[in-house]
Amino acid sequence: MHSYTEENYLKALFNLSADKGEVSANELSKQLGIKMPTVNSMMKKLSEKKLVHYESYKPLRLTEKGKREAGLIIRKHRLTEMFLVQKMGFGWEEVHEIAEQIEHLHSPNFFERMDALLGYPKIDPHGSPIPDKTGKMEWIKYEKLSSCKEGDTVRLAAVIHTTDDFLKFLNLRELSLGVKLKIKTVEKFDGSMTVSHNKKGSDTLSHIVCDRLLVEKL
Amino acid sequence: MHSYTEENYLKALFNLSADKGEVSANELSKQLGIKMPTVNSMMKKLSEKKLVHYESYKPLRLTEKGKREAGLIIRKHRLTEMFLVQKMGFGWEEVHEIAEQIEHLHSPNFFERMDALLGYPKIDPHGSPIPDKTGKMEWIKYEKLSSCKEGDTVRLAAVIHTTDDFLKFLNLRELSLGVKLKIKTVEKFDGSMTVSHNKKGSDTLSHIVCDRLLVEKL
DNA sequence: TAAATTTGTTAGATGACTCTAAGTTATTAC
DNA sequence: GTAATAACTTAGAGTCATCTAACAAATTTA
Ligand SMILES: [Mn+2]
Ligand SMILES: [Mn+2]
Ligand SMILES: [Mn+2]
Ligand SMILES: [Mn+2]
Repeated sequence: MHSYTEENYLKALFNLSADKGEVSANELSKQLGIKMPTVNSMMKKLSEKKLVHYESYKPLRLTEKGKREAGLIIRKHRLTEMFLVQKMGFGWEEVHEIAEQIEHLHSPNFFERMDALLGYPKIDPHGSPIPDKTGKMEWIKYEKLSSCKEGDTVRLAAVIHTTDDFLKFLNLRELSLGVKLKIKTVEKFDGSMTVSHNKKGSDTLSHIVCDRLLVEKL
Repeated sequence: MHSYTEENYLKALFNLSADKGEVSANELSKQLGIKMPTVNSMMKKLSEKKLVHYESYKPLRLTEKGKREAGLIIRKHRLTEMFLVQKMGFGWEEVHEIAEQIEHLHSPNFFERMDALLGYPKIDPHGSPIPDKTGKMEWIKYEKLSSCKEGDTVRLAAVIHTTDDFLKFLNLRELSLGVKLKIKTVEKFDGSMTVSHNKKGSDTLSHIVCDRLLVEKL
Protein backbone atom coordinates (compact mmCIF):
# COMPACT_ATOMS: atom_id res chain seq x y z
CA MET A 1 0.00 0.00 0.00
CA HIS A 2 1.04 3.59 -0.55
CA SER A 3 1.17 6.32 2.05
CA TYR A 4 -1.31 9.16 2.22
CA THR A 5 1.42 11.40 0.85
CA GLU A 6 2.33 9.15 -2.03
CA GLU A 7 -1.32 8.88 -2.95
CA ASN A 8 -1.60 12.65 -3.18
CA TYR A 9 1.40 12.84 -5.49
CA LEU A 10 -0.04 10.12 -7.71
CA LYS A 11 -3.38 11.85 -7.93
CA ALA A 12 -1.81 15.19 -8.76
CA LEU A 13 0.39 13.58 -11.41
CA PHE A 14 -2.64 11.92 -12.94
CA ASN A 15 -4.71 15.08 -13.03
CA LEU A 16 -1.94 17.32 -14.34
CA SER A 17 -0.76 14.93 -17.02
CA ALA A 18 -4.27 14.12 -18.22
CA ASP A 19 -3.79 15.84 -21.58
CA LYS A 20 -0.09 15.81 -22.51
CA GLY A 21 0.71 12.60 -20.69
CA GLU A 22 3.53 14.33 -18.85
CA VAL A 23 4.09 17.04 -16.23
CA SER A 24 6.97 19.21 -15.16
CA ALA A 25 8.22 18.95 -11.62
CA ASN A 26 7.45 22.62 -11.36
CA GLU A 27 3.74 22.29 -12.11
CA LEU A 28 3.52 19.39 -9.73
CA SER A 29 5.25 21.41 -7.04
CA LYS A 30 2.81 24.29 -7.49
CA GLN A 31 -0.23 22.05 -7.61
CA LEU A 32 0.69 20.34 -4.35
CA GLY A 33 2.05 23.44 -2.61
CA ILE A 34 5.26 21.52 -1.91
CA LYS A 35 8.73 22.83 -2.72
CA MET A 36 10.67 21.50 -5.68
CA PRO A 37 13.41 19.60 -3.82
CA THR A 38 10.78 17.71 -1.88
CA VAL A 39 8.92 16.83 -5.05
CA ASN A 40 12.19 15.81 -6.63
CA SER A 41 13.03 13.29 -3.96
CA MET A 42 9.51 11.93 -3.90
CA MET A 43 9.75 11.38 -7.66
CA LYS A 44 12.86 9.30 -7.13
CA LYS A 45 11.00 7.31 -4.53
CA LEU A 46 7.98 6.74 -6.78
CA SER A 47 10.37 5.81 -9.53
CA GLU A 48 11.87 3.13 -7.27
CA LYS A 49 8.34 1.84 -6.77
CA LYS A 50 7.80 1.76 -10.55
CA LEU A 51 4.99 4.27 -10.36
CA VAL A 52 6.72 7.12 -12.21
CA HIS A 53 9.20 7.31 -15.08
CA TYR A 54 11.93 9.60 -13.79
CA GLU A 55 14.97 10.86 -15.67
CA SER A 56 17.00 13.92 -14.69
CA TYR A 57 15.78 17.12 -16.31
CA LYS A 58 13.02 15.28 -18.18
CA PRO A 59 9.27 15.74 -17.70
CA LEU A 60 7.54 13.30 -15.36
CA ARG A 61 5.34 10.49 -16.60
CA LEU A 62 3.26 7.98 -14.67
CA THR A 63 3.95 4.35 -15.49
CA GLU A 64 1.01 2.12 -16.38
CA LYS A 65 1.07 0.92 -12.80
CA GLY A 66 1.11 4.53 -11.61
CA LYS A 67 -1.88 5.41 -13.78
CA ARG A 68 -3.79 2.46 -12.46
CA GLU A 69 -3.09 3.30 -8.84
CA ALA A 70 -3.92 6.96 -9.38
CA GLY A 71 -7.14 5.98 -11.15
CA LEU A 72 -8.18 3.92 -8.17
CA ILE A 73 -7.67 6.83 -5.81
CA ILE A 74 -9.64 9.14 -8.10
CA ARG A 75 -12.31 6.48 -8.24
CA LYS A 76 -12.60 6.59 -4.45
CA HIS A 77 -12.67 10.38 -4.50
CA ARG A 78 -15.46 10.60 -7.04
CA LEU A 79 -17.55 7.78 -5.61
CA THR A 80 -17.32 9.58 -2.29
CA GLU A 81 -18.42 12.89 -3.77
CA MET A 82 -21.37 11.17 -5.39
CA PHE A 83 -22.31 9.47 -2.14
CA LEU A 84 -22.10 12.71 -0.19
CA VAL A 85 -24.40 14.46 -2.66
CA GLN A 86 -26.84 11.65 -3.41
CA LYS A 87 -27.07 9.91 -0.08
CA MET A 88 -26.14 12.51 2.49
CA GLY A 89 -27.65 15.63 0.99
CA PHE A 90 -24.53 17.76 0.60
CA GLY A 91 -24.29 20.40 -2.11
CA TRP A 92 -21.81 19.81 -4.94
CA GLU A 93 -19.75 22.72 -3.61
CA GLU A 94 -19.29 21.06 -0.20
CA VAL A 95 -18.02 17.62 -1.09
CA HIS A 96 -14.52 18.00 -2.47
CA GLU A 97 -12.78 18.72 0.84
CA ILE A 98 -14.43 15.77 2.54
CA ALA A 99 -13.63 13.46 -0.38
CA GLU A 100 -9.98 14.54 -0.24
CA GLN A 101 -9.84 12.82 3.12
CA ILE A 102 -12.09 9.82 2.52
CA GLU A 103 -10.27 8.87 -0.71
CA HIS A 104 -7.35 7.68 1.45
CA LEU A 105 -9.32 5.17 3.51
CA HIS A 106 -8.28 1.57 3.14
CA SER A 107 -11.47 -0.43 2.99
CA PRO A 108 -12.53 -2.11 -0.24
CA ASN A 109 -15.85 -3.00 1.40
CA PHE A 110 -16.67 0.58 2.19
CA PHE A 111 -16.26 1.77 -1.38
CA GLU A 112 -17.97 -1.31 -2.80
CA ARG A 113 -20.95 -0.54 -0.65
CA MET A 114 -21.03 3.11 -1.70
CA ASP A 115 -20.83 2.05 -5.31
CA ALA A 116 -23.70 -0.41 -4.91
CA LEU A 117 -25.90 2.00 -2.97
CA LEU A 118 -25.38 4.57 -5.72
CA GLY A 119 -26.22 2.05 -8.45
CA TYR A 120 -22.71 1.98 -9.95
CA PRO A 121 -22.58 5.57 -11.15
CA LYS A 122 -20.40 6.52 -14.14
CA ILE A 123 -19.94 10.19 -13.28
CA ASP A 124 -19.45 12.25 -10.16
CA PRO A 125 -21.54 15.27 -9.07
CA HIS A 126 -19.42 17.58 -11.22
CA GLY A 127 -19.80 15.47 -14.35
CA SER A 128 -16.34 13.92 -14.14
CA PRO A 129 -16.10 10.25 -15.10
CA ILE A 130 -15.54 7.73 -12.31
CA PRO A 131 -12.71 5.29 -13.12
CA ASP A 132 -13.68 1.62 -13.04
CA LYS A 133 -12.37 -0.96 -10.56
CA THR A 134 -9.21 -1.42 -12.59
CA GLY A 135 -8.47 2.31 -12.44
CA LYS A 136 -9.38 2.92 -16.10
CA MET A 137 -11.29 6.08 -16.90
CA GLU A 138 -13.55 6.61 -19.90
CA TRP A 139 -13.08 10.11 -21.25
CA ILE A 140 -16.33 11.64 -22.38
CA LYS A 141 -15.77 14.34 -24.97
CA TYR A 142 -17.88 17.35 -24.25
CA GLU A 143 -17.53 20.80 -25.76
CA LYS A 144 -16.90 23.94 -23.85
CA LEU A 145 -19.89 26.24 -23.74
CA SER A 146 -17.49 28.98 -24.85
CA SER A 147 -16.97 27.20 -28.17
CA CYS A 148 -20.70 27.07 -28.98
CA LYS A 149 -22.52 29.44 -31.32
CA GLU A 150 -25.57 31.63 -31.21
CA GLY A 151 -28.71 29.57 -31.56
CA ASP A 152 -27.20 26.32 -30.22
CA THR A 153 -29.21 24.37 -27.70
CA VAL A 154 -27.07 22.43 -25.23
CA ARG A 155 -27.27 20.43 -22.04
CA LEU A 156 -24.89 21.25 -19.17
CA ALA A 157 -22.84 18.06 -18.73
CA ALA A 158 -19.89 18.92 -16.51
CA VAL A 159 -17.99 21.70 -14.83
CA ILE A 160 -14.21 22.06 -14.78
CA HIS A 161 -11.84 23.81 -12.42
CA THR A 162 -14.49 23.55 -9.76
CA THR A 163 -13.96 25.78 -6.78
CA ASP A 164 -16.48 26.40 -4.03
CA ASP A 165 -16.96 29.94 -5.26
CA PHE A 166 -17.62 28.93 -8.81
CA LEU A 167 -20.10 26.24 -7.80
CA LYS A 168 -21.92 28.65 -5.50
CA PHE A 169 -22.08 31.11 -8.39
CA LEU A 170 -23.75 28.40 -10.47
CA ASN A 171 -26.11 27.52 -7.62
CA LEU A 172 -27.36 31.10 -7.49
CA ARG A 173 -28.22 30.93 -11.19
CA GLU A 174 -29.75 27.46 -10.86
CA LEU A 175 -27.19 26.09 -13.28
CA SER A 176 -26.94 22.42 -12.39
CA LEU A 177 -25.93 19.41 -14.44
CA GLY A 178 -28.56 18.43 -16.98
CA VAL A 179 -29.97 21.93 -17.38
CA LYS A 180 -30.89 22.80 -20.97
CA LEU A 181 -29.47 26.08 -22.27
CA LYS A 182 -30.29 28.02 -25.43
CA ILE A 183 -27.59 30.44 -26.56
CA LYS A 184 -29.26 33.75 -27.37
CA THR A 185 -26.29 36.01 -28.10
CA VAL A 186 -22.51 35.85 -28.09
CA GLU A 187 -20.65 39.14 -27.59
CA LYS A 188 -17.78 39.50 -30.03
CA PHE A 189 -15.52 41.73 -27.93
CA ASP A 190 -15.47 39.80 -24.62
CA GLY A 191 -16.89 36.40 -25.48
CA SER A 192 -19.71 36.68 -22.94
CA MET A 193 -22.92 34.83 -23.69
CA THR A 194 -26.56 35.40 -22.97
CA VAL A 195 -28.30 32.08 -22.50
CA SER A 196 -31.87 31.23 -21.62
CA HIS A 197 -32.44 28.35 -19.36
CA ASN A 198 -35.70 26.40 -18.93
CA LYS A 199 -38.59 28.38 -17.52
CA LYS A 200 -36.23 30.91 -15.96
CA GLY A 201 -35.29 34.10 -17.79
CA SER A 202 -31.89 34.54 -19.37
CA ASP A 203 -28.49 35.03 -17.82
CA THR A 204 -25.35 36.64 -19.11
CA LEU A 205 -22.24 34.54 -18.51
CA SER A 206 -18.70 35.84 -18.88
CA HIS A 207 -16.20 34.09 -21.12
CA ILE A 208 -14.39 32.82 -18.05
CA VAL A 209 -17.55 31.12 -16.89
CA CYS A 210 -18.40 29.70 -20.32
CA ASP A 211 -14.92 28.26 -20.55
CA ARG A 212 -15.49 26.19 -17.46
CA LEU A 213 -18.82 24.73 -18.49
CA LEU A 214 -18.85 21.56 -20.57
CA VAL A 215 -21.93 20.88 -22.62
CA GLU A 216 -23.47 18.33 -24.93
CA LYS A 217 -25.04 19.70 -28.11
CA LEU A 218 -28.67 18.81 -28.61
CA MET B 1 -5.73 20.17 15.78
CA HIS B 2 -4.09 16.94 16.85
CA SER B 3 -2.35 14.46 14.63
CA TYR B 4 -3.80 11.10 13.70
CA THR B 5 -1.28 9.56 16.08
CA GLU B 6 -2.05 11.84 19.00
CA GLU B 7 -5.75 11.12 18.53
CA ASN B 8 -5.12 7.40 18.85
CA TYR B 9 -3.20 7.90 22.08
CA LEU B 10 -5.99 10.04 23.49
CA LYS B 11 -8.62 7.50 22.58
CA ALA B 12 -6.64 4.65 24.09
CA LEU B 13 -6.03 6.64 27.28
CA PHE B 14 -9.74 7.39 27.53
CA ASN B 15 -10.82 3.80 27.04
CA LEU B 16 -8.21 2.30 29.37
CA SER B 17 -8.74 4.78 32.16
CA ALA B 18 -12.53 4.60 31.98
CA ASP B 19 -12.86 2.90 35.37
CA LYS B 20 -9.88 3.84 37.57
CA GLY B 21 -9.34 7.24 35.98
CA GLU B 22 -5.69 6.39 35.37
CA VAL B 23 -3.55 4.05 33.28
CA SER B 24 -0.02 2.75 33.41
CA ALA B 25 2.30 3.51 30.54
CA ASN B 26 2.66 -0.22 30.21
CA GLU B 27 -1.00 -0.91 29.58
CA LEU B 28 -1.11 1.93 27.13
CA SER B 29 1.93 0.58 25.33
CA LYS B 30 0.34 -2.86 25.04
CA GLN B 31 -3.02 -1.49 23.94
CA LEU B 32 -1.47 0.55 21.14
CA GLY B 33 1.18 -2.00 20.18
CA ILE B 34 3.80 0.72 20.57
CA LYS B 35 6.98 0.33 22.60
CA MET B 36 7.31 1.98 26.01
CA PRO B 37 9.93 4.62 25.15
CA THR B 38 7.77 5.84 22.29
CA VAL B 39 4.75 6.04 24.56
CA ASN B 40 6.85 7.79 27.14
CA SER B 41 7.90 10.58 24.83
CA MET B 42 4.41 10.96 23.45
CA MET B 43 3.13 11.37 27.01
CA LYS B 44 5.56 14.23 27.52
CA LYS B 45 4.33 15.79 24.33
CA LEU B 46 0.66 15.44 25.30
CA SER B 47 1.57 16.83 28.69
CA GLU B 48 3.04 19.91 26.96
CA LYS B 49 -0.28 20.26 25.18
CA LYS B 50 -2.13 20.01 28.51
CA LEU B 51 -3.94 16.86 27.46
CA VAL B 52 -2.31 14.49 29.95
CA HIS B 53 -1.05 14.85 33.53
CA TYR B 54 2.42 13.39 33.41
CA GLU B 55 4.81 12.88 36.32
CA SER B 56 7.76 10.49 36.30
CA TYR B 57 6.92 7.02 37.52
CA LYS B 58 3.29 7.98 38.20
CA PRO B 59 0.23 6.59 36.44
CA LEU B 60 -1.11 8.60 33.51
CA ARG B 61 -4.26 10.68 33.72
CA LEU B 62 -6.08 12.64 31.05
CA THR B 63 -6.68 16.29 31.89
CA GLU B 64 -10.22 17.65 31.54
CA LYS B 65 -9.19 18.99 28.14
CA GLY B 66 -7.79 15.57 27.24
CA LYS B 67 -11.02 13.84 28.25
CA ARG B 68 -13.04 16.26 26.18
CA GLU B 69 -10.89 15.79 23.08
CA ALA B 70 -10.89 12.02 23.49
CA GLY B 71 -14.66 12.07 23.94
CA LEU B 72 -15.04 13.92 20.66
CA ILE B 73 -13.00 11.34 18.80
CA ILE B 74 -15.00 8.53 20.34
CA ARG B 75 -18.13 10.42 19.36
CA LYS B 76 -16.98 10.41 15.75
CA HIS B 77 -16.11 6.72 15.95
CA ARG B 78 -19.48 5.70 17.32
CA LEU B 79 -21.54 7.96 15.09
CA THR B 80 -19.69 6.44 12.16
CA GLU B 81 -20.37 2.90 13.31
CA MET B 82 -24.04 3.74 13.66
CA PHE B 83 -24.12 5.31 10.21
CA LEU B 84 -22.44 2.30 8.63
CA VAL B 85 -24.95 -0.07 10.18
CA GLN B 86 -28.11 2.00 9.87
CA LYS B 87 -27.55 3.78 6.58
CA MET B 88 -25.13 1.62 4.66
CA GLY B 89 -26.25 -1.84 5.65
CA PHE B 90 -23.07 -3.14 7.27
CA GLY B 91 -23.18 -5.75 10.00
CA TRP B 92 -22.13 -4.71 13.52
CA GLU B 93 -19.07 -6.93 13.18
CA GLU B 94 -17.83 -5.07 10.09
CA VAL B 95 -17.86 -1.47 11.19
CA HIS B 96 -15.13 -1.01 13.78
CA GLU B 97 -12.19 -1.13 11.37
CA ILE B 98 -13.78 1.39 9.03
CA ALA B 99 -14.71 3.68 11.92
CA GLU B 100 -11.11 3.55 13.18
CA GLN B 101 -10.18 5.43 10.03
CA ILE B 102 -13.17 7.73 9.62
CA GLU B 103 -12.95 8.93 13.23
CA HIS B 104 -9.86 10.92 12.24
CA LEU B 105 -11.51 12.96 9.48
CA HIS B 106 -11.59 16.68 10.03
CA SER B 107 -15.02 17.82 8.91
CA PRO B 108 -17.56 19.03 11.43
CA ASN B 109 -20.18 19.14 8.67
CA PHE B 110 -19.72 15.52 7.80
CA PHE B 111 -20.35 14.30 11.33
CA GLU B 112 -23.16 16.79 11.88
CA ARG B 113 -24.86 15.39 8.83
CA MET B 114 -24.41 11.81 9.95
CA ASP B 115 -25.81 12.69 13.34
CA ALA B 116 -28.86 14.39 11.80
CA LEU B 117 -29.53 11.58 9.31
CA LEU B 118 -29.41 9.10 12.18
CA GLY B 119 -31.79 11.18 14.30
CA TYR B 120 -29.19 12.06 16.96
CA PRO B 121 -28.62 8.56 18.32
CA LYS B 122 -27.51 8.07 21.93
CA ILE B 123 -25.85 4.68 21.47
CA ASP B 124 -23.76 2.95 18.84
CA PRO B 125 -24.51 -0.44 17.23
CA HIS B 126 -22.79 -2.25 20.11
CA GLY B 127 -24.81 -0.43 22.76
CA SER B 128 -22.00 1.95 23.77
CA PRO B 129 -23.07 5.51 24.57
CA ILE B 130 -22.18 8.22 22.05
CA PRO B 131 -20.55 11.23 23.73
CA ASP B 132 -22.32 14.54 23.11
CA LYS B 133 -20.90 17.47 21.14
CA THR B 134 -18.91 18.62 24.16
CA GLY B 135 -17.26 15.21 24.46
CA LYS B 136 -19.23 14.22 27.58
CA MET B 137 -20.43 10.65 27.78
CA GLU B 138 -23.44 9.43 29.79
CA TRP B 139 -22.60 6.12 31.37
CA ILE B 140 -25.55 3.78 31.32
CA LYS B 141 -25.36 1.19 34.08
CA TYR B 142 -26.22 -2.20 32.77
CA GLU B 143 -25.64 -5.52 34.49
CA LYS B 144 -23.58 -8.32 33.09
CA LEU B 145 -25.66 -11.29 32.04
CA SER B 146 -23.24 -13.37 34.08
CA SER B 147 -24.42 -11.68 37.27
CA CYS B 148 -28.11 -12.51 36.66
CA LYS B 149 -30.00 -15.36 38.28
CA GLU B 150 -32.16 -18.21 37.19
CA GLY B 151 -35.61 -17.01 36.26
CA ASP B 152 -34.59 -13.44 35.41
CA THR B 153 -35.93 -11.96 32.22
CA VAL B 154 -33.60 -9.44 30.61
CA ARG B 155 -33.10 -7.40 27.45
CA LEU B 156 -29.71 -7.49 25.71
CA ALA B 157 -28.50 -3.88 25.87
CA ALA B 158 -24.83 -3.87 24.92
CA VAL B 159 -21.80 -6.03 24.18
CA ILE B 160 -18.32 -5.43 25.55
CA HIS B 161 -14.85 -6.42 24.30
CA THR B 162 -16.36 -6.72 20.86
CA THR B 163 -14.25 -8.61 18.38
CA ASP B 164 -15.40 -9.72 14.94
CA ASP B 165 -15.39 -13.31 16.08
CA PHE B 166 -17.52 -12.66 19.10
CA LEU B 167 -20.03 -10.63 17.11
CA LYS B 168 -20.26 -13.32 14.44
CA PHE B 169 -20.83 -15.85 17.19
CA LEU B 170 -23.75 -13.75 18.40
CA ASN B 171 -25.06 -13.35 14.84
CA LEU B 172 -25.26 -17.14 14.45
CA ARG B 173 -27.40 -17.34 17.57
CA GLU B 174 -29.52 -14.35 16.53
CA LEU B 175 -28.45 -12.51 19.64
CA SER B 176 -28.80 -8.85 18.71
CA LEU B 177 -29.39 -5.77 20.84
CA GLY B 178 -32.93 -5.59 22.20
CA VAL B 179 -33.46 -9.33 22.22
CA LYS B 180 -35.38 -10.56 25.28
CA LEU B 181 -33.79 -13.44 27.17
CA LYS B 182 -35.18 -15.64 29.91
CA ILE B 183 -32.59 -17.37 32.06
CA LYS B 184 -33.55 -21.01 32.40
CA THR B 185 -30.61 -22.50 34.27
CA VAL B 186 -27.26 -21.42 35.63
CA GLU B 187 -24.61 -24.11 35.99
CA LYS B 188 -22.83 -23.86 39.35
CA PHE B 189 -19.49 -25.34 38.35
CA ASP B 190 -18.69 -23.34 35.19
CA GLY B 191 -21.10 -20.42 35.25
CA SER B 192 -22.64 -21.30 31.90
CA MET B 193 -26.27 -20.35 31.34
CA THR B 194 -29.12 -21.75 29.37
CA VAL B 195 -31.33 -18.96 28.11
CA SER B 196 -34.44 -19.00 25.97
CA HIS B 197 -34.82 -16.25 23.51
CA ASN B 198 -38.03 -15.14 21.77
CA LYS B 199 -39.65 -17.77 19.55
CA LYS B 200 -36.34 -19.57 19.08
CA GLY B 201 -35.38 -22.47 21.28
CA SER B 202 -32.81 -22.11 24.03
CA ASP B 203 -29.07 -21.65 23.85
CA THR B 204 -26.31 -22.47 26.27
CA LEU B 205 -23.83 -19.67 26.75
CA SER B 206 -20.46 -20.05 28.44
CA HIS B 207 -19.46 -17.85 31.35
CA ILE B 208 -17.02 -16.01 29.08
CA VAL B 209 -19.85 -15.11 26.74
CA CYS B 210 -22.22 -14.11 29.57
CA ASP B 211 -19.52 -11.87 30.98
CA ARG B 212 -19.43 -9.85 27.77
CA LEU B 213 -23.15 -9.31 27.46
CA LEU B 214 -24.73 -6.35 29.22
CA VAL B 215 -28.40 -6.55 29.97
CA GLU B 216 -31.26 -4.57 31.43
CA LYS B 217 -33.48 -6.42 33.87
CA LEU B 218 -37.16 -6.47 32.97
C1' DT C 1 14.81 -6.88 53.77
C1' DA C 2 17.40 -8.34 49.93
C1' DA C 3 16.97 -10.22 45.40
C1' DA C 4 14.47 -10.73 41.32
C1' DT C 5 11.22 -8.90 38.27
C1' DT C 6 8.58 -5.49 36.23
C1' DT C 7 7.88 -0.85 34.94
C1' DG C 8 9.52 3.50 33.49
C1' DT C 9 13.23 6.64 31.62
C1' DT C 10 17.19 8.26 28.87
C1' DA C 11 20.16 8.14 24.95
C1' DG C 12 20.86 7.52 20.37
C1' DA C 13 19.32 6.00 15.79
C1' DT C 14 16.12 5.51 11.74
C1' DG C 15 12.68 6.47 8.07
C1' DA C 16 9.24 9.46 6.10
C1' DC C 17 8.32 14.04 4.64
C1' DT C 18 9.37 18.53 4.70
C1' DC C 19 12.37 22.79 4.27
C1' DT C 20 16.40 26.42 2.73
C1' DA C 21 20.59 27.37 0.44
C1' DA C 22 23.51 26.62 -3.15
C1' DG C 23 24.70 24.65 -7.28
C1' DT C 24 23.68 22.82 -12.33
C1' DT C 25 21.13 22.34 -16.64
C1' DA C 26 17.81 23.93 -19.86
C1' DT C 27 15.13 27.51 -21.88
C1' DT C 28 14.13 32.23 -23.22
C1' DA C 29 15.32 36.85 -24.51
C1' DC C 30 18.08 39.96 -26.67
C1' DG D 1 25.06 33.01 -29.62
C1' DT D 2 25.60 34.85 -25.34
C1' DA D 3 23.29 36.47 -21.19
C1' DA D 4 19.55 36.26 -18.24
C1' DT D 5 15.98 33.53 -16.36
C1' DA D 6 13.62 29.53 -15.15
C1' DA D 7 13.67 24.73 -13.99
C1' DC D 8 15.85 21.09 -11.78
C1' DT D 9 19.15 18.78 -8.59
C1' DT D 10 22.15 18.19 -4.53
C1' DA D 11 23.44 18.97 0.16
C1' DG D 12 22.25 19.54 4.65
C1' DA D 13 18.98 20.17 8.27
C1' DG D 14 14.49 19.77 11.08
C1' DT D 15 10.17 17.50 12.83
C1' DC D 16 7.41 13.52 13.88
C1' DA D 17 6.76 8.98 15.20
C1' DT D 18 8.96 5.05 15.76
C1' DC D 19 12.70 1.70 17.35
C1' DT D 20 16.72 -0.79 20.44
C1' DA D 21 19.94 -0.74 24.13
C1' DA D 22 21.08 0.54 28.51
C1' DC D 23 20.02 2.22 32.83
C1' DA D 24 16.93 3.61 37.07
C1' DA D 25 12.97 3.20 40.02
C1' DA D 26 9.24 0.67 41.91
C1' DT D 27 7.05 -3.50 42.96
C1' DT D 28 6.87 -8.32 43.90
C1' DT D 29 8.81 -12.49 45.70
C1' DA D 30 11.19 -15.20 48.74
MN1 LIG E 1 -13.22 16.64 -6.04
MN1 LIG F 1 -15.54 15.99 -8.54
MN1 LIG G 1 -15.69 0.45 17.58
MN1 LIG H 1 -12.11 2.71 17.53
